[in-house]
Amino acid sequence: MGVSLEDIVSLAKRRGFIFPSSEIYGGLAGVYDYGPLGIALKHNIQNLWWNSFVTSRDDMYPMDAAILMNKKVWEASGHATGFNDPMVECSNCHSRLRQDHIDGNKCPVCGKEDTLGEPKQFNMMFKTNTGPTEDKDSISYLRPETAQGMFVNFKNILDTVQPDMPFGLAQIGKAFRNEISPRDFLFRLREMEQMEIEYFVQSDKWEEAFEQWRLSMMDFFKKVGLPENNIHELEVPEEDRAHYSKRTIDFQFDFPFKTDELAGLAYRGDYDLKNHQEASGKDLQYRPKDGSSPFLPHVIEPSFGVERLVLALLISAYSEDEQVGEKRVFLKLPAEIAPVKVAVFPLLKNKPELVAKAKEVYKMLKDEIGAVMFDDNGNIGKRYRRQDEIGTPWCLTVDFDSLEDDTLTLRSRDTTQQERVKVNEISKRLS
RNA sequence: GCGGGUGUAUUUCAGUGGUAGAAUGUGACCUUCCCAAGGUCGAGAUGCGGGUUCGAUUCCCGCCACCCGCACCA
Repeated sequence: MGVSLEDIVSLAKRRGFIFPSSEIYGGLAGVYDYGPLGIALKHNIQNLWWNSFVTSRDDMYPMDAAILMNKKVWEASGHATGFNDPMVECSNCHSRLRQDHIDGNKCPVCGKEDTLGEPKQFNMMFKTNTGPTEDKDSISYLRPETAQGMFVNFKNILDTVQPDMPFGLAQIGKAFRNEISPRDFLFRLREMEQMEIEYFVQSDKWEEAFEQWRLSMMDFFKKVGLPENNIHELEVPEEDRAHYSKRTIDFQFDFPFKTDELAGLAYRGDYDLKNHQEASGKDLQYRPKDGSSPFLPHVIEPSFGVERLVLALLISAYSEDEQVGEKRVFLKLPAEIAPVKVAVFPLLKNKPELVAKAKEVYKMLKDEIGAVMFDDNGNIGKRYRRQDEIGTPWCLTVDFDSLEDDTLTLRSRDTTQQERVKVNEISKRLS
């Protein structure tokens, strides 16, 4: 029996991973806040991504574009129109349909005539106003994707870092979509974070680059701790692809509620650069250093949703152990992304010498590792269970022998097995 | 956004037209020589706003949030 979404939501709340936004006022649909453990988990995922795709490569350039941009960006990209579909609703069958999909006054779902209401504007982009006046000219949008921030900086990057082809831009940042109906916890959100790459290639090299990125993405899923057999590559058929894309792969994950997109890999051609070149009147061509003809690069776009990764990880890590006694719930997170790497306890709370020694070890590890927790609450079993539930891979217990021979008990989250380790060998043992 | 359901403590749940209880978690103290032991004391809730009523957590209305379907997902 797999884990239910409710188990995850409840654990996330109870242990301080994820809270509904502004919960004391009743929350806000499609928006969630990260608590101490949640933000640690999220940062660890982001750092792993950043290290995998940016710092460990020499063809990647990081950047961070602002959320607010000139609205012409969205006119050129097609979002201003594509995100603005007039919709009508049938008063008979309650279907809601795009007006441009309807022919005449007949409802295409139930077939009744004259049941369609007045068209209503649906805009997926959040609007705001820049400057003190609120009029048409002051409208700005919260970006619905981070990608455009990279395309509109393409010229700046060419001019300042003179990259060799092929090269990529990478960015982690918030994006906002005014979803009609946010659903399924962190799956469909109105405010979310994306990790995106725009990888620029010569037009005849796109297939090769696409394949390399496909493999790199699979590698990343593995590294971050998602089981391979819960991830499925879906070749998006032509009729479902954006018209400019010759190929798109959705990486789908088996969520408890449905199997759906976790990340995407799209070939965008030169659609974006071409649009921005035309709309801005600026020359966005790449000029090869060997003096050959300038050209507009084509783009491969690997795109990850941070919250979907967080959710997929919590689901994958959630484990139950039915051994002796009560069932044990633990999060089998890879040590690299677990919010707490190691917890330190005195075996007994009322023995000052044990507590002092445990605090000493805690301080030492805190300096070295950082993600360390000290706990002397209740009894040793409770502390193990508590750490299990937040995914801490290791616990260290100071007992009376520790005072004599400077060894500690190292206990594993996954096996509950224990071994003795010397204090000065702990950090070696944990890495 | 539509239809249906739900909303009581951190969580999981009881319950009542006369201002609420459990389990669990949690804080303090005691106890405890390795897997949620035990004891004492403590903090902690009726989503928000109206209405009906002498009195509403309970009934009605609106809003908000969540769940299930539908639609949407560039």
